[in-house]
Amino acid sequence: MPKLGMEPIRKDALVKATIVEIGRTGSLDVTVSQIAKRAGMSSALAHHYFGSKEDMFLAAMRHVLTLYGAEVRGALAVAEGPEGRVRAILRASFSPGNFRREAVGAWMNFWVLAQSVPDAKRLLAVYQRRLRSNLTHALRPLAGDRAPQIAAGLGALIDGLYLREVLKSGPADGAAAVTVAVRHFEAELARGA
Amino acid sequence: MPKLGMEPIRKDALVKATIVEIGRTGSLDVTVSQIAKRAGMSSALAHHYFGSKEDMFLAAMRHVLTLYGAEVRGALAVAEGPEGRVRAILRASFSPGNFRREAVGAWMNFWVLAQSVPDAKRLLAVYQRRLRSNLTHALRPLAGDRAPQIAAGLGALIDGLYLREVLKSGPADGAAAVTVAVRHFEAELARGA
DNA sequence: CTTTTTGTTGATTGACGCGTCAATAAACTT
DNA sequence: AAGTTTATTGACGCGTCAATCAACAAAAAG
Repeated sequence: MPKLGMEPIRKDALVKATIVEIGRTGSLDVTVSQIAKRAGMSSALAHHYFGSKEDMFLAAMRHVLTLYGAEVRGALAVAEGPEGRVRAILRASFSPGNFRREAVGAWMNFWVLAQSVPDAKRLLAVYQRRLRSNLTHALRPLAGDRAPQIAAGLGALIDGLYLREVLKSGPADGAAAVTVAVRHFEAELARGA
Repeated sequence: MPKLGMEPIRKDALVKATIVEIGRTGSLDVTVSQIAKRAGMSSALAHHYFGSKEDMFLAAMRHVLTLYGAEVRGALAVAEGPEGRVRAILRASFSPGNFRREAVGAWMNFWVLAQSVPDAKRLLAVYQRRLRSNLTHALRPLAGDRAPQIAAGLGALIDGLYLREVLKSGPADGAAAVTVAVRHFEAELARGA
């Protein structure tokens, strides 16, 4: 009983299932069948909508990066003052929407994927550029010429905190991560003043 | 013409070949045959010395973590004063011995492995504890009660800088990474004083 | 009412990789 | 000299998985 207009629904379900499965197993060694099953369809249908497994991975990457970007943009929109903008970026980075076990696990695996798949590398590079740009702009009025270097440190720190989250057990603690990042930010600020 | 006492030589060659292959392909999807070939032997022999592929991975992990630990210990031995000790840890972390493309690529893949292999997770946890402990002790005379928190930040920053290295192209630039890390350290110090 | 488009799956294929085994041979032991 | 231990490999079984295909069903188009 084929209902029409299934394509977007199916694709969306597959993308989400891909993230869940990668996050759940903590590895890219997930079979198309596993993903398709979780998305409630046959593996053949998954291949019908996405040409290949790699395409599914890339679509899943775009999804998490899009979510992240949206969250940051939303937080920036309501932030007040330069310092508020930096804090907004940090809070958005560790918000429950992004900083969930499955998403973090998937994100790290995408980073690995970037080593062998140029398109994946490109996607991550875009994310990284945007983050650095956002941070640098927000920091400029506070730190002047040192903004780019502070932004580089903060960006690396954010990624490092993500990385370390996967070794922990229990639910993700975004608040603790924000605290560490804000500490660093304040320390750099205090020195500049 | 079997020469006796081959075991340690073969095992060592396999461990190194494992790291090279993982670093080269940027993924854990390396076949035992690839590793064995690079180590100059048949895949059957690799299975003879290591029971399984997973054992090879774990041995390779122990190797990089041992190298790292040795480098840090050596640097600490000749460091002078608390501040010198912190700087020594940072410099050792990004020394050419550890901070090479292949080693960094392998290291990140081991992090992924830790998600699904408890033994791998245990190894990384040990590394992390030791790093934190080293940093905290060195920081204690400089920052007092805030030492643990600063150590947490520095540790995450180090991992983040490793992570970001894999997206770059060209040879690894340890000096730049050290600069960023030392910046962070000095900023925290300056605030405390 | 036929044709085309869209949705869907079970079955199949072709490739690939881990781990095992039997066989060979040199070196030590007694 | 006979027996044991260590080193070494080619061949291969067994399982797994990505991707394809043939076939069927229902809606839309003509």
